[in-house]
Amino acid sequence: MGVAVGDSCMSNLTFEANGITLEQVREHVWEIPQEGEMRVPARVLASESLLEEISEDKTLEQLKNTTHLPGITNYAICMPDGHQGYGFPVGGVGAIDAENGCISPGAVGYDINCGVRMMKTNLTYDELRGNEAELVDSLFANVPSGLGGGGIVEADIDTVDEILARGVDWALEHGHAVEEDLLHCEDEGMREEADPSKVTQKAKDRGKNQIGSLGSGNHFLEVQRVTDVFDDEVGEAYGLEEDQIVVLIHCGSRGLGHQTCNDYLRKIEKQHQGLLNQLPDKELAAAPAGSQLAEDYYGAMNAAINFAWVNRQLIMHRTRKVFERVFDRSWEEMEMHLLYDVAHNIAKKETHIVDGEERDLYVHRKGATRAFPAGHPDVPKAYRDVGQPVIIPGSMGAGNYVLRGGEHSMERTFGSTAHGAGRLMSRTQAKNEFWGGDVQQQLEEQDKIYVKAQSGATVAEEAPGVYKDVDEVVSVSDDLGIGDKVARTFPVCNIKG
DNA sequence: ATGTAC
Repeated sequence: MGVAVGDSCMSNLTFEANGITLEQVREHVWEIPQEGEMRVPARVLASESLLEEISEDKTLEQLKNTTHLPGITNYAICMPDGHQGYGFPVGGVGAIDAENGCISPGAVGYDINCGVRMMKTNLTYDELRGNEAELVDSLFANVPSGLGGGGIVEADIDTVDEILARGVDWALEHGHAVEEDLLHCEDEGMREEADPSKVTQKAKDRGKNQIGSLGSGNHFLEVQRVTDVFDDEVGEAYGLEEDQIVVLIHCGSRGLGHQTCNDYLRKIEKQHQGLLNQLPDKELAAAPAGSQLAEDYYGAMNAAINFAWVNRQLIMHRTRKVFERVFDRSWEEMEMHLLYDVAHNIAKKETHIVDGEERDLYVHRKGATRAFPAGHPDVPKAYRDVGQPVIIPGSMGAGNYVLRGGEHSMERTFGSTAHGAGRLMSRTQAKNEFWGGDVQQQLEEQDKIYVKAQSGATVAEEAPGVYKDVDEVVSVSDDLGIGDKVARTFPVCNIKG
């Protein structure tokens, strides 16, 4: 348990937990000063109560460890929703020199391009009321979910290769997308650096029958209603208004991404032991920039990114068909347009200004969202004047946020913000505290939220009570000017693995 | 997150 100590002067405030001391730099910014083998300081962006929660697992220790990675720039960052992960915290951002540094699979995460996309509709909550049960059943019946195989598309290895190389462009050619879907996705749904030949046969085999499937764990498809629009101008640019129905899809690259992460961790551990021995945790295994394995992993990771985008695209397009049947109207009539798709687990070569100089960095965002501000050339044209949409799922009982990239994101967080509410307890602990059936019943009776899942255990693991307060996470982002509040949504129907 | 374990 951490304890904040200090006098009334804010600049002297410190926070101590597990032998790690953080100094408050300003409100919501805490720093672990550089010492020993640390190459740079580390920063936690959090309110005091979120920092208390963050300090209860190994997050701070892991964050400190990441500052040992060669080429890490300015400081390692932990977002307000941070928690312990494999080697590198979930909610972590590490910007690492792409010429003299390294790339680390653990700093991307096992679920490569786990992310979310939001699709709009022109339906109102009043129009939907009474149809919740039919809608949730129909979504559950038509969108594959749960562990193991079974997707919207079954592919052979050649088709998997095409998906890995072309991303959503493949979906467009095969009738699972329309042109505008590409324009509203990060990188237009395709990473050109993808190299399918660097993805192992085993990973492709795992992926070929999972194309268009939610998976399990915290992945879900949720029908939501917009309850608040905080910024009218940006809300209008995004096409969001109160009482509107939207759909949020949260999933990743399934077994293919998981296998890819695993394959490269093992290869890197073997081939780059020298670097591994310099690091405080084997889970941070990294390939030196410029090495063959760094290039290979980058090509394979980008291919897995494309796979995840196709996955979300197929699920979204299938959702349009489900709405067509339930509401007896065409999806075009219901204006079911993609707002945006954001990646939560990714490393990308980006150019950032560091000490007045342009630098090429591998920006590792693991459980963190790109949040580019207005005017940035990588923000799609439709949103260039207001900033990139950032989509932050909370828990299935709390609601979700749409933010826009804030004007301080480039200088403070390498263009990043938080990605969700963040877990408060382990899955095992969650199952001891909650029973899936109770959670489901309570959500329906008290909040009119219709949940349908493959397994009651998953509902328990994802109970609203196992998550941090998403409102507080978002208020830290908003306060720091890295991601500004635009709208809030509340669940109506939720399907999950 | 994940053919819920190497």
